[in-house]
Amino acid sequence: MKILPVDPSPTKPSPTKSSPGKPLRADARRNRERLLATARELFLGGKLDFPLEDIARRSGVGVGTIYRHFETREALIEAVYQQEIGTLCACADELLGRLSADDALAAFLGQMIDYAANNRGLAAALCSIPDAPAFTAGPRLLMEAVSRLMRLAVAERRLRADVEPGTVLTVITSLCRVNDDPGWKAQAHAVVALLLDGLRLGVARP
Amino acid sequence: MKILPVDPSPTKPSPTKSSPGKPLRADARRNRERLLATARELFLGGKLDFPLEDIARRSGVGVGTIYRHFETREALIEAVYQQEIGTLCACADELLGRLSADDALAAFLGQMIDYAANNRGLAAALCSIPDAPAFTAGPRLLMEAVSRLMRLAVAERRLRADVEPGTVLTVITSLCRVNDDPGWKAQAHAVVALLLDGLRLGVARP
Amino acid sequence: MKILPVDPSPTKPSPTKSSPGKPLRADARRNRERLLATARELFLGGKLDFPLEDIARRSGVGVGTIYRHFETREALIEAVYQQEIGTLCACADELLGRLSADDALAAFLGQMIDYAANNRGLAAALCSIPDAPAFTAGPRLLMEAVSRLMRLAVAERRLRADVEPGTVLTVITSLCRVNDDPGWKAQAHAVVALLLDGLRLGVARP
Amino acid sequence: MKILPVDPSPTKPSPTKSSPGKPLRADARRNRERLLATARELFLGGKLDFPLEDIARRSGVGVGTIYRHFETREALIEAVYQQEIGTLCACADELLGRLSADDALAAFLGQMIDYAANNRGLAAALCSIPDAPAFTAGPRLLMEAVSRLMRLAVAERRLRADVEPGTVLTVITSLCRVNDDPGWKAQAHAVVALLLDGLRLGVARP
DNA sequence: CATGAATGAGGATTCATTCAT
DNA sequence: GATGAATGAATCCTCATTCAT
Repeated sequence: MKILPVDPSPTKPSPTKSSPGKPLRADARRNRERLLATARELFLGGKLDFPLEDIARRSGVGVGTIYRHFETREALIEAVYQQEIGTLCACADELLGRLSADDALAAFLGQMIDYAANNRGLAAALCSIPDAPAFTAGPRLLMEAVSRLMRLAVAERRLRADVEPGTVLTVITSLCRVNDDPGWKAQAHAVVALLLDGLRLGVARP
Repeated sequence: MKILPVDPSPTKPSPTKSSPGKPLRADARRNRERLLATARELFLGGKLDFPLEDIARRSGVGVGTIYRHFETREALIEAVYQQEIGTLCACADELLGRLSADDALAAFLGQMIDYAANNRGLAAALCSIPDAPAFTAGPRLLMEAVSRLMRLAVAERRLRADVEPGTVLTVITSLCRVNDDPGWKAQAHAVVALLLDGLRLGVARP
Repeated sequence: MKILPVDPSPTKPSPTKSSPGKPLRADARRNRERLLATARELFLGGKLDFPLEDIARRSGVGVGTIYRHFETREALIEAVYQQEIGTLCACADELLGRLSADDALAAFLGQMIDYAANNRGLAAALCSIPDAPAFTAGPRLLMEAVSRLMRLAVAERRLRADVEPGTVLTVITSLCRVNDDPGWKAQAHAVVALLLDGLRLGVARP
Repeated sequence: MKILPVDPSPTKPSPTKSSPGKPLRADARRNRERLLATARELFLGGKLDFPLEDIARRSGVGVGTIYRHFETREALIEAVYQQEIGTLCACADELLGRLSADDALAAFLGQMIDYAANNRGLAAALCSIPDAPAFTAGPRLLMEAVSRLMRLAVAERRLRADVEPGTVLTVITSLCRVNDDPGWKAQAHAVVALLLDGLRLGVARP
């Protein structure tokens, strides 16, 4: 997931797949990036099951090239997934830098919603590859971000202490799978508001 | 969706597909029911894309029979879907008969969770067929049930009046798609509790 | 083949299939006739491969009924075929009654063309079931009609004696398979004229 | 169509399908040619509706390979068709080089018959795919050849001027569809003779 | 006799994946 | 490294035919 709509210009060498290898030849690197971009684009529509050959053609490479970069179809999907989650989480720190912890939390959750709203199909699509072990890294990242925000907000006495981050994250990620529907964005923000009402509830009480 | 795990004993002639036709021959009817049951069973695992041939074999019929009863694969899925939703919604009235409106709401939402917990894959699977026009009947039923419960609870001054039923339903149905995870059931109930905290919040205020 | 466009009112009990049986119950007979009519109608479009179920439904009967009347799909097609050929040949005599033999021949050939033009698809379709032994009765009938006409015309010194009826019939039946094309009818009549030019040629010579 | 029985030795890179692409890899090219050859062979029997799998197996390739080379079954058939027609027409010029125009015409028509006789099923089969727009190129070629021959023969005062090439071509191509029958070849040549009698008729007249 | 449900073989088609070039 | 041809399993779907009702 990524907060801002579509920003297909990654500055880093896409740390996803080729774990150990040398830093890829220039053209190889370019191909890899193109494939990711193409896949992302296609997934935006909400479907994941594109013939690899389509992805290859639209990237201007042969199918073989996909396999050189991604052991399997899943691996490609996962790479897109990681990239999106990464971008999304990256902004948690920035938010903490300029807001109180609870507002940062609210903002962060709001951004997740916005992301999902702006990348409808993609978010939904990515969510639909549930528990393949490979995909756990993504959720973990999210969990860490939300946990940190909540911990700080509790420390600042802005939040009930008796609610687990997992509960909150569950709501949000679940929401993001259902983002097919005109009124979704508003509805989802309403949910977040309601949720925060609940979260701040105990705090307000004497 | 159905509240209690698996109750494959339909009393009525399965009003799903053969809209106008005569009341199906005995064997035909049995086959149809078997197909639905088999499909339900398979879907429990969370996947919907079984070879129709599997469904047929496990039902002890030929593929052709599926096509006779369900014009398309979607139609079969939808039939299962309708059946489940129907059973689930049926209990809303019963709850209202013995609980205050807000507790009935809480119970109803809780039952949805329990259902999804007991039928893991099925709930998730069914939820993932989003907006095909044919599937709108199901969501509508749910929406009506939740709306009614909330309206009554508001009338009884047990609930904030400024929250739309759609918001609540969105949370619950979204939740039900993510029910893959050991701790899910507890987590989901926690979400419902948190949600109700938020919903009753305003009522306490003068 | 049938000379006049569409005349679905056969007076005789359709002598095609039920060789020995008693004269069919009234409803059974009606069903049989309906099936033939429906098939004929469908074949008009030029295709023969309709699901028997379609033919049944459009005739208002069940598939089983087709099988009661026609042992196999081929048998049904053949029945239509025979019926058409029969009707077409029936008029040879009538022509001889009022024309000289060579003009009767010309008229007969012309009528075959007209028939094929008026029943485009049907003629082409029927022709495309070539040599199944069952279908030989039809061609034989045609051959006899043409032979007789030519024999008489030769006897009347209106036709060369050195051309076999088979040669003429070959031209005409071949023509009838290609009747897909706007200008076909005119073209086919031109062929017949040219053919007759050739046939009468020798006669003119001293 | 091809004049001499079976001559599966194409000198040119089979210009049929891959319109613009690069000149096919060696193995790909070989497969393509094999598929055409196999199809041709099978079609000789007069049927066109072979399981693609058969064609593939007999060519020693997988089904997928057919789909790579021919988008659809029709495309494969058409490719065979074009190849045959091409070979047949190629000899019209040669005939004109050594015969008077009317004899060249007679020879050309005779060769069509011979071709059809030697490739029974194939000719008939190919003829039975009538008007699909893709197939118009073939007939056009034939028409041009016949037109040219007739035009020249008329110019040489060897042929009536009032007969359209289309009429002649109609006879011949129609004939070629019915070439199932022991005596066909003789019969067909008789037709051609009769036809030419008619065609030369007017010329003899003062 | 008629009906229409069930069967199941038959054939089409797609695509992930491998591998020769 | 890249390419794209080949493979073939996996599925879908259709329909002639049989047979219980």
